[in-house]
Amino acid sequence: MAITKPSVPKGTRDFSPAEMVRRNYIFDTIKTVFRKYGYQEIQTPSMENVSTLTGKYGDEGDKLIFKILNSGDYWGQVERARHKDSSMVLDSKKLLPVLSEKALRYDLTVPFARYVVMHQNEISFPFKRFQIQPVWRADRPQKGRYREFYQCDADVVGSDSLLNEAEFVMIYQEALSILGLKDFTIKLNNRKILSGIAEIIGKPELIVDMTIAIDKLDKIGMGGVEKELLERGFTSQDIDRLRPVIALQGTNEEKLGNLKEILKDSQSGLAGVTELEQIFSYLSVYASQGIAPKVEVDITLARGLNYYTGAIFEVKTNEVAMGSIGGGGRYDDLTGMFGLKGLTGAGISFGADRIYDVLEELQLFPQDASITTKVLLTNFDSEAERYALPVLARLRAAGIAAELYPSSAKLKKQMAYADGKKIPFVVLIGSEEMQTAQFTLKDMVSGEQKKVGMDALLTLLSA
RNA sequence: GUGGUUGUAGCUCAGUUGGUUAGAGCACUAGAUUGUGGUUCUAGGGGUCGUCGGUUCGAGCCCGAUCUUCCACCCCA
Repeated sequence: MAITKPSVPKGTRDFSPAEMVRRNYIFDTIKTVFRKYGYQEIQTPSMENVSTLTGKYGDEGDKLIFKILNSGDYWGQVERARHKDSSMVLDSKKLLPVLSEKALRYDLTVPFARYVVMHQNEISFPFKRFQIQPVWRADRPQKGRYREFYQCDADVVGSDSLLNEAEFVMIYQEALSILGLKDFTIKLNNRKILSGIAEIIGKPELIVDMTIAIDKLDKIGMGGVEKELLERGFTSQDIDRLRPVIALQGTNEEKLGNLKEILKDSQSGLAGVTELEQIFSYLSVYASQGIAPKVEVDITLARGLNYYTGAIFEVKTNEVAMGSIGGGGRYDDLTGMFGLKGLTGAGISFGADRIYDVLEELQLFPQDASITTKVLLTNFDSEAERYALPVLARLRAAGIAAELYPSSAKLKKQMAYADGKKIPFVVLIGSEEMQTAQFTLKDMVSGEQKKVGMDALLTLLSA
């Protein structure tokens, strides 16, 4: 076999030990918070049937799904399909179901919906689940955007209470604070407010175009938004009515008050405002317990998939230029597409890879997170090796991460190994130590060493 | 998918208008030091210059394609 230059596919990465320590720190933190709020973990397969995924993310989304080529004689399958229907046109769209019946999951929400429908008889509702797994998108990579990345999702199905939304805010607040982020904003909007706005300007059918345009306010400014609105079928009269709504300023109370006025003729718009008020009302009770999440009503927030029907969340860090580090919302009928009607759901997602990049840039990873092995036992010769083995076992039994150097290499090499792996302690075991049953314990940071017995060794290393 | 950008040692990068045998720092290995790492000194290994093709007497350098990197757009975590 020819030697090939090693490489990984575009947009994918290896995670080396130091990175995994940090990644797990993020995952563990998020998991702990999820569990604390009553969410249970599940996993679903990396691949789903193509039919499960297609049509759930819009046309753009469908293009970004990684399809898996069928095994075996896939071309023969094409030939047979054409034999059956000689009028079959060989274009990509027709060929796809013949060539590929599996695809890599694109997000965690749709597989979760499939899971809920398949397991509905085992699940007691409301069902709160979290899921931390990679997802794949055939997007073009750029800053903070990968083709394989991890999502950390928490969703609840079967409960329409806005308490869930309030708890999502708290989960964001708590997890990101523990991770050391100081300045981030949890943005909140409601799909019903957006449709209310589209209603009052008389273009309810253009709600998607409207939201896509105003979502870009941050980036392209009011002028850019107006230009895009014109391109998307709005008149300048429409824009005149829209402008004050988009430009709403002030506190959340003021914004909601203004929206109530603006949306007074839209039933759904008012419902959206009421929902947000209810969420804030729940949050104010939490806040009285000392945790005050920074939440901001932002009606330009239109993020997200077509299936959001109520609240919409997005989290942005203000400390680093980075896209959103989390998002979510409520979807009233997610499982409907799999035949289970009337089940409402709501969920949020943390973008772990982006959070990693943010923590890295802000140097917020804990220093000791890189320590893996706590102590290395040196290996002088076969006699010392045998002597060290029970010591090793006792250290490990005491819960101390310990290793014995696996061969009697030069001490210099063993020390260099400990140094390279940032092992903070080395225990030297030579003839003298074996005779006196006193180990030489070296602190690799200070360089000091002292003689200690087994019990003292355990005590010192347990600290 | 559109536009731009990048690729030379394990890593970060030099490399003149195209001209002999492609360099540096760091890292790595060995020795100085037979019971001591992180500092120092000495020596050493390591490159099909992303890949394929073209122009040329001659290509790391010029041209084309392709892959990759990063950036913007679309969209999104």
